Amino acid sequence: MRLKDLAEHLGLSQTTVSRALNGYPEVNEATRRRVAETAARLGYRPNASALRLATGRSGAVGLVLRGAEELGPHMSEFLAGMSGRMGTEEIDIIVTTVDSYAEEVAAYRRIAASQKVDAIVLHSPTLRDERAEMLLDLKIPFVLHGRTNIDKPVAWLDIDNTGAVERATSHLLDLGHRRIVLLNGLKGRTFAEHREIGYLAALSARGVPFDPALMGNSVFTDEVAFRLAQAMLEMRPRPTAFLAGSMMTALGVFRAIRQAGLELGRDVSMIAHDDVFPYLNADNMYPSMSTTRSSIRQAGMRIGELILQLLAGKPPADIHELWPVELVLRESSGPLLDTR
Amino acid sequence: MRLKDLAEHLGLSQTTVSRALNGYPEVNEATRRRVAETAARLGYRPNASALRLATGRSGAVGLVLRGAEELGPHMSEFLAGMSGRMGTEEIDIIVTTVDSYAEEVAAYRRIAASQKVDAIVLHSPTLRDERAEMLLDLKIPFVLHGRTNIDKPVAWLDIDNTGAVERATSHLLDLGHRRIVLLNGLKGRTFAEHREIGYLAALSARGVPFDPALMGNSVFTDEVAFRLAQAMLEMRPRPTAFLAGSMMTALGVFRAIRQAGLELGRDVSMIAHDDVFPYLNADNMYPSMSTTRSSIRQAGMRIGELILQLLAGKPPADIHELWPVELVLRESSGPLLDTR
DNA sequence: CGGGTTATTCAAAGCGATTTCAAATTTTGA
DNA sequence: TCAAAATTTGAAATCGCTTTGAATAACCCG
Repeated sequence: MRLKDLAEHLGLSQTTVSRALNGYPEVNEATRRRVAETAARLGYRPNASALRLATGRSGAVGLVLRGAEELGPHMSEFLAGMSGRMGTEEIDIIVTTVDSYAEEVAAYRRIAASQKVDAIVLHSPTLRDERAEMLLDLKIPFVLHGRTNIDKPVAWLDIDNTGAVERATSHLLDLGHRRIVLLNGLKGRTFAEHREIGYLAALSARGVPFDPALMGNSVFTDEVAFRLAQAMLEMRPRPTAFLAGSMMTALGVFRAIRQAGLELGRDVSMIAHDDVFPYLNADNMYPSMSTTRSSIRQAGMRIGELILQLLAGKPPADIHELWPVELVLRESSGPLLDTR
Repeated sequence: MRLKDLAEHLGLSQTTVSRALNGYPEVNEATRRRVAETAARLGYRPNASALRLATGRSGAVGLVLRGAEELGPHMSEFLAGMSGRMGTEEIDIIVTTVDSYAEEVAAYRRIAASQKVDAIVLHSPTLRDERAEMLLDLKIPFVLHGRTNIDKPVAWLDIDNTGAVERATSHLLDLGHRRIVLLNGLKGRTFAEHREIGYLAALSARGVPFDPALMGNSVFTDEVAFRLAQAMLEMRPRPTAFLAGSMMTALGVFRAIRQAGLELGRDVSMIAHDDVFPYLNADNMYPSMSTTRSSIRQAGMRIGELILQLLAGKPPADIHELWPVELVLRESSGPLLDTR
C-alpha cells in the first residue's frame, strides 16, 4: 500500500493525501477526515526509506557500543530509558557494536557519511574525548552522557560523581573509618576521575592521608572486585570500609568480606554506587546496602528528551545538566568498632 | 558528497560509479580501481535512505522489547551477540521498546507497514505465540529465539531447557535430595514449560512424588527469588536443593540461604541456570556455583547468522536449531547430609 | 576490410514519499 | 455583480541511489 494507491483509492492526488495525513492547514476538514479514516482502515503507513529520503531526516539516533565490555547491565538500563522516550516520538534507536576504539571511530565516520542517524548518544567519555571532537567536526548532533574537557560547546548530562563520593567518604570518616578503599572505574574515564577527586577532597578535608594502596581502578565486574577486595582485606592494618563503584562491584566485595570471615556492616562497612537495577535491589540485600543512588534509566530517558531538543534546534551550549546523587544509608555502613 | 558529485569529480556517469563500487562485472578494471580509490579518499558513502529506497531493502533488523521487564541482562547479552554478527554485514539493529503486549502488536504492524526492517527477531515466546502467527500473516521474515507450537513453519533457535533441567534434577536426586525446589520462569512461557517438563520427568523417573509447593513461577530477579526461597526454607521438612532459573535468581536464593543461617553446598544445594554473563561468573562465586550453562550471547550471534540465511532465501522450515546445555558441577551442589 | 561480438559507458526511468508552484474553485466585499 | 482574496486541490520536481535499455568503442575473424 503506497501513497499512490491510497490516493487513487480516495480519488485524490498524492499531494492532498500527504498533506491531509501530515496535518497541513490547507486541506478541507472533511477531506482530511475522510483521508485519515481510510488510511487507518487500510493500515497505510508511509514507507520509511522514502520518507527519510524526501525529508532528509532519518528518524533515528545512533548508539555505538564496544560490544563485549560496554553492552552490560548499565547500558541496557540506559537504553531502556532512552528507548522509552524516543519510542513515543517514533524515532528509533540504532545500536551498533564494535570491537575496538579504532572501529568505533570508523563507525562514526560511516554513520555520518551515510546519514544513517539524525543524532548520536556519546557515552563513557574520557577527560579529553577525541570522539567528541570528531563528532563536532563531522557536524553530527550529539548528546554526551558524562562530561569531557573540550573547549567547544557540547550538550551533556552527567551525575555529580565528585559530590556523591565526597559525601559518602565524609560519612564513613564521620563514622570513624580511616582506611577506606575506593574501588573506582578505569583511569582516564571522566566519571572515575571525578570520583577520585571527591574521595581525595573528603580525605584532605579531615586531614586523613591518602594511601594509594587503597585505591583500585578496574571495570565493574563481580569478579575483578572480588579479587581486588580479597587482596585488600589481607593488608594490615586492614581497611575498614569500602566504596564500591557499582552494584556488581559491591557483590564481589561482599563475597570477599564473607570469605575472609568478616561481617558486612559490622567488621567492614560498604557504600556502593547504585545505578538502580530493577533486578538487583540494594534495599533487599542482606544486609541491606548503603548506596549513592542515581537512576541510569532516568538518565537515559532524559537524554532522549535532550536529543529531541537538540534536533528541534536548541543550541548544545544550552544543554547541560548535572544531576545530584542521593546518599541512602542502610545496614552495610556502620561505625568503626574498636580499633585494634 | 553524493554519488553525483563523485561521478562529476571522476568525469564518469553515476551509473558507472555505482557499478564500480558495487562490484558489477561490466566495468573496466582500471576504472574500478580509480573509482574505489577516489571514493575512499573523499570518504564517500552512499546515503542510507536513498540506497534503501532504491534497493527496497532496509538493511536493518528489528527487535521489539517490552521495556521495563525485558531489557535486562539477558537481553543485553543476547543483543551483544547478535549485534556482533550483524555489524560485519553492515546491517543495523533497531531497538524499539513498548509498554504492553497491545503496544507490541501495534509496533509489529507499524514496522511491517513502513518496511522499516528486513526481518525481526522474536523472543520470549509462549506455547502458542500469537505474535508469530501475526508476523507470518504480515509476511515479514523472522527468527524466533525459543519455540512455539504453531503449525506453520517458523525459523527458530532454542536451547534444550527440558534436557538441562532433567539432568540437573536427576543429578540432585542421585545425590540423595528429595525435596528439590524449582524456581522457574513465568507460566506460559515456552522455556518455563519445557523446564517444568524436564523437572517432572526426572522426578517421575525416580518415583519421587511431585510437590507443587516446591515450584515457583516468577520473573528472574534477585528480589523475587529471595522472597520465594525465604518462604520455602521455612517449610518443614525443609527443601534441601534448589534449581534456580537464572544467575539473578541464584543470587536471591543464596541470600535467603545465608539469612536462614544455612550453608550453601553443605546444608542446601543449588544448581542455577547460567546464561553466561561476563560480569557474574559462576566459577568465581563463593562457593562456586553448579550450573546448567548455555551462552545467550552465542545464541544472539547465531540468530544473527540465521537471519542472514533467511534473508538470503533459506526457507524457515529449514532453520531449526536445538542447542544442548552443559551441566557444570561445582561446589554449590553436594550430597544430602544426614536426613533429620 | 567489414559484420558480428564483446567490453565499457551513459541517459533516463524507477523507488515512494514531500514540497513547490500553479490552477481551479469558492468566498468575500464593495 | 464582479474582481480580488482565500480556500482547496493537483501536476511535477525533488531527494540520492540502483538498474534497465541503449549507445559507443574495441576486438575478432573469415
